[in-house]
Amino acid sequence: MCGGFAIFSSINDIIKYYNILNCEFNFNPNYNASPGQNILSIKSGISNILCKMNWGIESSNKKRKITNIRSETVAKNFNHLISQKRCIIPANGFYEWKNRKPYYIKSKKNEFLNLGGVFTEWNDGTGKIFYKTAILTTCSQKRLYEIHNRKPVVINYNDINLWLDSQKNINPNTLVDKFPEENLEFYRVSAQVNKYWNNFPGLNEKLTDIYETPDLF
DNA sequence: CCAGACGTTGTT
DNA sequence: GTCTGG
DNA sequence: CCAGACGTTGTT
DNA sequence: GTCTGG
Repeated sequence: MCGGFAIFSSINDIIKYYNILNCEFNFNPNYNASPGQNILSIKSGISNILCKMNWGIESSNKKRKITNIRSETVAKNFNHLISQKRCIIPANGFYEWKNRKPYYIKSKKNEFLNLGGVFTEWNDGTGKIFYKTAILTTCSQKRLYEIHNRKPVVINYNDINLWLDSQKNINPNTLVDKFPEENLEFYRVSAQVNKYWNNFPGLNEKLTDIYETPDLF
């Protein structure tokens, strides 16, 4: 699954990489992006548009918000979203937990990870639009499976525009799960990431033996 | 019949 | 789509 | 995802 | 246990 990630590249790097025309808001590096927070997301428009979206889609039965949706069932359960409301959540890496021990998973080449998501939008009447988003998940392969059986969908760089183009009637399953796990590396990080208010450079750094004990608190 | 909802994850 | 509730 | 809370009553 | 908040 995906219950946390990091996005700390400069806004200029993000704009350049994702071909964003302009961005009118400030963005602080986030080493501990968690459900409920506003996160960066890209949707299609005249050009690609960078938005703030709140992580978690309201569920109709008023229980927990939906932070992840299985890519295997999204077409059945959220067809209106997967067919028209696809987005990309830029990440430098994401976290997975095994027995409440966090791991950081990133590109070996430090490429952006283009997390595949869907979103909802709501106009409050004053013209301001609020977005909510959920990250799609898929099966982990052999290596990542050792940590967790689910992982976020990562869209290949070359598929980004196709993924975002709601005019294109694509089968999303042809685009998900194409990013090879061989391009990823992962390692244990400090359990400080377990508390969402911990948010600082280094949170995603490899845990060495010296720092193993601090996990106890 | 129609209207409205429609998840996920984990389990030392 | 497909299921549930009314 | 994890951490932390976790009820009840009445009220124009 | 099960829910909420971040």
